[in-house]
This record gives sequence, C-alpha cells and structure tokens, in this order.
Amino acid sequence: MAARVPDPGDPQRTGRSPGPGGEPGPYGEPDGAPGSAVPSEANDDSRVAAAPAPARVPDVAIRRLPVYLRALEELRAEDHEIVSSADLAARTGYSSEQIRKDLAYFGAFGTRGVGYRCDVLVDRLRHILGLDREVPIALVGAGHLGTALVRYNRTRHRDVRIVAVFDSDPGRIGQEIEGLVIQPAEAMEAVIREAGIKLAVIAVPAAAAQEVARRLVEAGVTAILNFAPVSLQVPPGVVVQNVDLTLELQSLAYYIRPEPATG
Amino acid sequence: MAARVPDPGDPQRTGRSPGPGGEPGPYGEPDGAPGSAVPSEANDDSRVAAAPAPARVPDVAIRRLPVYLRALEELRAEDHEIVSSADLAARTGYSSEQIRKDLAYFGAFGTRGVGYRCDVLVDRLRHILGLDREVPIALVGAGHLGTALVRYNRTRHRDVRIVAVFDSDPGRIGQEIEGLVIQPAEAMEAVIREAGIKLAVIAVPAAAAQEVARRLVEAGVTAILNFAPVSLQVPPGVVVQNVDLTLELQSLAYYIRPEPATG
DNA sequence: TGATGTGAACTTCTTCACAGCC
DNA sequence: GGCTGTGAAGAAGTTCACATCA
Repeated sequence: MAARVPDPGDPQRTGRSPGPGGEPGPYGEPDGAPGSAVPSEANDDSRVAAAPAPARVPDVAIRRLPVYLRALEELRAEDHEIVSSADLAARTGYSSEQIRKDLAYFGAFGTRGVGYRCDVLVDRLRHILGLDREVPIALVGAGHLGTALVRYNRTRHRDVRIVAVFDSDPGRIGQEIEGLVIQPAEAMEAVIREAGIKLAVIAVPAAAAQEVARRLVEAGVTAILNFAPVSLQVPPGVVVQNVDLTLELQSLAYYIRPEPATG
Repeated sequence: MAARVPDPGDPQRTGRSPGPGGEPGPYGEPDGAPGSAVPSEANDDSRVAAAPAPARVPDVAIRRLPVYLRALEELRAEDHEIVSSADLAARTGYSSEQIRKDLAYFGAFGTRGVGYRCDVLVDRLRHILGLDREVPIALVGAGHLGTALVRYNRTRHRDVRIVAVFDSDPGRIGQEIEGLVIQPAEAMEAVIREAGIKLAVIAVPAAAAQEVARRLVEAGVTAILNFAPVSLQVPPGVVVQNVDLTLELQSLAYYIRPEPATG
C-alpha cells in the first residue's frame, strides 16, 4: 500500500533525450543521440528536447529504470532466473503494464508466456542507462553533506562512483574521505577534463552553486545532481536534477494530518 | 534555459489530499480534509486519494508551492511589494500560467491588472502548506547523512524544523548535534507522541528502514522523507517521499553525452 | 496456457486564449 | 493597458484490453 507522489522538488533540466522510440532501434544508449539539445528555458518538469531522435522515451520512464534494475538485482541475488513483469510490479510498486511499456521503449527483451531472464534484463538495463562502463563522478563541496554522500556512495557503488572531491576551504583540502583526497577547487576543470568526467554532484552553499555549475559545464560536465537550494541556470544539453531537503519537507508539511488518524 | 525533469526517484505515497478545488473553499489547509485515505497500494506517482474532498489539488502543484514561496521570500527581501506571475515565472522557471493556475486552486489572491502582494502571497502559501505554525520533525539515524541533514536544517529553518534525533548506536546516543541530544531509538514512540510530531526523516541503513517506518507510523507520523534505498510499505493515509542518491545518479547517467559537446 | 508487447481509451497535467476587473 | 483567473484545447503519461507467440 502506498500511492505515489510525483517528486517535484527537482528543478531544471535541459537535455536531449537519447532513447529511440518503440522501435528496435539503437536501444537508447546514452549516445547515438542527437548532440543538440533542449527546447525552452522554462521549468517544464517533464519535457525534454525535440531533438533528432525519432521517438522519445519519457523522462519519467528513465527515472523508473534504476528502480527496476535494483529490484532485478535483488531478485537475481535470490536466485530467480526468470521474472515476470508482475514480479517486478510487486517489488517496485509500479504496475506491470507500466513496466512492460517502459522496457518496450528499448526493445523486446522478454519471452511471451514466460517472462524476462533476470540476468539478461539486468544487462540490458545497465547498458541502456550507460552503467556497463563505470560512470566516474565528481563531487564539489566536502562539507558535512558532501562528505556523507561520498561515504555512502563509495562504500556501495561501483557503477556510479564518485572519483574526485573538490572544496575551496584550505582547511579541508588534503583531507581524505573514503580514500579520496579532497582537492582544491582550482583543480576542478583540469581533473574533470583529464578524467573525462561528465556527471557531477554539487554540495556547496547556495551562493556558490551557480558559479560551480558554470565551471563544471565548461569543463565538460553534462549532468548535475544539485543539492544546493537554488535553481541552476545551465545551457541547453545539460541535465540538472535537484534534491532540496527544505522543499521536500515543506511540501510534505501540506500532507500532514491534523488528527492522529483516529478514524 | 533548462528544461525540467519529472523527478522519479521517489517512491510511494499514500495520502489523502486535503486541498479544496478551484473554489474559494477551505484553502486546503492541511486539515479540513477527509481523514480517511488513499486508494491503491501501487506506485502511481501522481495519484492520491479519492477522498471526501471536493476537487483535488494535483500533487505536482503542491510540490511547486514551496518553490514559489522561496522565490517570493527572495523577492520580498529585495523589497518588492508587488509581484506578477511573470516575475515568479522568471525566478522559478515555471510558466506564468502554471503559477496562476496553481495559486488559483486555493483562491484568488491577486489583483487583476496589478499582480500579487508579495507579503500576502507569502502568508497565504505558508498557511496552505501548514507552515504558519512550526512543523516539528523527527530524524531517525544520526550517521553521517543524518548528522548533515540536522546541521543543514537547524542552521537555516524554523518553519520545518528537526526537533528530535534518534539512533540505536549506543556510541552516538547522548552526543549533540546543533544543540540536539541524540536519543535512543527506544524513546522514539514516546517522544513523537509527546511532541505531536507528524513528519519524520529516515536516514538509517536500508535494512532498518522498514521497521523504523512502521514504528514511526504507529507513533503517529503521517509523512515521511526517506533517504534509505528501499520502497517503504506504509498504510493508507501516510505519505512517503523518497530521496535516493543512487537512483538519481543512475538515471542521470542515461543523459550523459558521449562527446564533449563539441557541436 | 500464460506472459509479453502494444494500439486504443482514458486520465492527468500543461498551455492557450481570452474574459474580467483594477 | 495590464495582469489575474479560468474554461477549453492540447500534450503527456497511464491503464486497459487483447492479439501474439513460446
């Protein structure tokens, strides 16, 4: 039980959406896509680019794929060889039709009357999301939050992995977090270019976030996860996903019941 | 520039939606609503309850209100007395029609030909969101992330404020974060009941999250912000908003450009 | 028989366009 | 004239229902 909330908090987004259509095309590999980008400068919350790509995969669908992937990995760990969309529905809370439709954007991975091979589907999803090669990530801002994020990420994941941490505070530079030495902010561009990093996490104070974003983009970053409470302005083609504790709490406040649910 | 992403990551949600319709009704005060709740047990991502409430305010709209509120407070700080929906659009990235429509769910707060009085709209939004009284929040899990969240929250906000922190690690209990003493997990129910806390943040390991959620709900919590990477099962009427670093990074990976945007 | 894959119906949300009022 | 408030149109996403095939 539990209905779902849309997930608002997040702000801008600018990006072309790679994915093919319902056709057995290029499987929406994070490349093969247009190179151009996005449309408006508005917060549409669900629109993406009208790029050269034939049919678009809705962003909402992309955002569900990692959920499916996690469920599949759990199922695989429990020695399931075959899973049905109904199994995945039970684990994820999404409807089975929704799941089949999302998967179908990228091709036909299942067997009618049977289901999906767990390991095959895991591989497919990892490929679609671009997780079949390690995705190196830079984190900017090694305060309490940034540090917590690095620890969390590095003790668990290898597919999306923070590999560089930057801060402008001399007192932090040189310190180590989970084996990573905090580097000076000035080194940001060079390191990011060198390592070919395209994805970055911003965990700096609000006032510094926009400038950090600008520098990241200039250095080649095209996707940003932003924890600073500001709407970042980024050029077309750059994707920003925001996570804002305050906004989350404030919108949840709306749903609080007055009475202790004595009904 | 910057289109927007839907924000998927988040998981369940179960809740009745208070808000009135387009009518000048009860202004969607976080009460006045049904007491009952939710429909399905599925992840719908945008549905809420078909409760006694007349017309529903879409969850997506609720999630935008805090964004408007923040923009308004900025504008007020800049001594703007009157703001138009176009001003807010410029600040937030949402379209002016969208903003007017969202506000209109709760009544007519503006003046035709003029705009909205900044301070009036701030007050209205705070009231609609239930932020006109302080919203006390409990946080469970005082690890790196939990600690970072407490620090962030307490050094900034008074409207949504963490007032109690719990952990099960004896080594942490008794320690202080921003003036709050970490309390033992066993005290959770009593403290939450005593303080009438309805909103909680979960920052414990995945394995412990479901049980924590169960206890929180039993103690009277009806809205949860969950940082643990699991889909919490909660009874109807309880709202869960998830924030999952890994899912965010994995879906962002999809949008990474192969080439350094040399286009 | 049974579960996938998918067009069509439906629902929800957004944008348009303009009437209404200051 | 200008900006709000809102019905109507349109777009996007979800669910339904079933043909399809192992």
